[in-house]
Amino acid sequence: MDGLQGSALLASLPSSALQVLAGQSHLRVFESGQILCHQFDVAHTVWLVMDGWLKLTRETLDGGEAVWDVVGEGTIIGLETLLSPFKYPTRVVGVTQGALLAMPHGFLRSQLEAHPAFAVALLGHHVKNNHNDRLEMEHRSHQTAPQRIGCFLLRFVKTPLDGEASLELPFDKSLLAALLGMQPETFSRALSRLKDEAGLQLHGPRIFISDVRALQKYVCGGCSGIYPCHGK
Amino acid sequence: MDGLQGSALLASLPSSALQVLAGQSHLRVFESGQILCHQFDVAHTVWLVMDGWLKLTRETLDGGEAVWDVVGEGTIIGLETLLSPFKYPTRVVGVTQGALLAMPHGFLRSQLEAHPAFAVALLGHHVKNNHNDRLEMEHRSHQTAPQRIGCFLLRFVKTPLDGEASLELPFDKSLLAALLGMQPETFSRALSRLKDEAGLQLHGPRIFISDVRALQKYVCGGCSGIYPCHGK
DNA sequence: CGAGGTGTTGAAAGTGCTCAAATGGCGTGG
DNA sequence: CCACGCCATTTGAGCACTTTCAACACCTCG
Repeated sequence: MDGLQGSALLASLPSSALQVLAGQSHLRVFESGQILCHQFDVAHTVWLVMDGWLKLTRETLDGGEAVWDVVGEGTIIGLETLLSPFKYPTRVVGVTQGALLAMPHGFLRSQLEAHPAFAVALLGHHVKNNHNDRLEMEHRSHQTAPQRIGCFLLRFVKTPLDGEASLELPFDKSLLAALLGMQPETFSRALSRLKDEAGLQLHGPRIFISDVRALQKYVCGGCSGIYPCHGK
Repeated sequence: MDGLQGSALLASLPSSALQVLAGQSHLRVFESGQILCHQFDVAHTVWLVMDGWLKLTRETLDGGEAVWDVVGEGTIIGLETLLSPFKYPTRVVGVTQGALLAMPHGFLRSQLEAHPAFAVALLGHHVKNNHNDRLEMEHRSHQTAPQRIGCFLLRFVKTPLDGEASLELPFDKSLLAALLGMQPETFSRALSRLKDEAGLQLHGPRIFISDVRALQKYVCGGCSGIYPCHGK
């Protein structure tokens, strides 16, 4: 029940429904590298990430792997499986160890019909996702690699307008590179260019931003979003 | 009323509601180049495109224009404005002349709460959009320019599995280039490379594909979608 | 200490972009 | 009917960025 309340989406359900949902859900622990489901698997649960990170990937015809997303605590995975064709669109793989709450499909689907507010909340969630995807697409064509990395970093800064900030990358740089649509080598070079040109300090996965505004200025020049442009 | 029935989304409304909706809607004609709304305008209607083409664009901070989408007959514009913050996320501009049906905001919003099936239909629509956006994003990093153009052409072929097909680009090549995230010059060169390598014949905006399967093979190698990968 | 995974660096090639100029279609006005 | 100008498109040349392939450094773990 504790975790359920934290989710803005589930908050649109009446608390009686939340109670039932909590009773029918169960915790599932996952390890780094563990495959939680395959692309096209029929879903029987929807997952709320409680801890750790997971990657959502697709296999390409030539055997490669395309990273569609990397998600962490608070994210709900598999909402689209509530609707036809009820299948996971991606493989889901742990990239750290962690835990998620498996919520039963059937109950959520019944709530979708029963409570318009729930459906509307989900709709709003997907509308926002759509918007962010479009923004991301714009970024891919208008931003350079260092800018894309900087944009990602800015989304991790908690107190956006402060002069300085520090953060720690929660997963591998090579995975991050794939998420941002670039090669690991490009990522490495772009990050060090960002260091030189926007005043960053790098210590492995730990990054210190000495001037958030300067970074923002470096990053957001050709972008149509309002900083911080990816609202959550 | 005629146009309303054609839309799968609106079909989820009971016919009584459709009747009311039809009564409250009105036709609006637009010209090429005409600006129908600005980014961040508060919306009072949602539009169903009856005829012609429109582009959805965002202004970038440096004064440039980012094309988010180009849409034609049957597309509904501004669904996201049914939810907070009730504003168009893009400017909407005619790229041909045409007409659209302006449907009142208030009524649609009331239906959203009244008919779960309507909300669920919208949800499904956005889920599909999300999926297509992800696919498009994957394309941007895994496909070359000629492949991206080929992929776009394949989506225009009506009878996908035939040996040959012909089609006509419904709007400017330079706009198409922007939609696909490339420069007009790159588009031009990429298209002529596609001509050479995948057996196309070009006559201005008219394109003849002599072997759809060959084109498909040329295009879809590194992609994770199932052809035709952008389901509508 | 050695092995494997992760990240960095170097050099060369590929791809798309920028700037600039040429081509071609089309409508207007002579 | 032809000349002109406008616009979209194409073509050319050089450049910037990203990728690729390869080698190396670093760290952790056995």
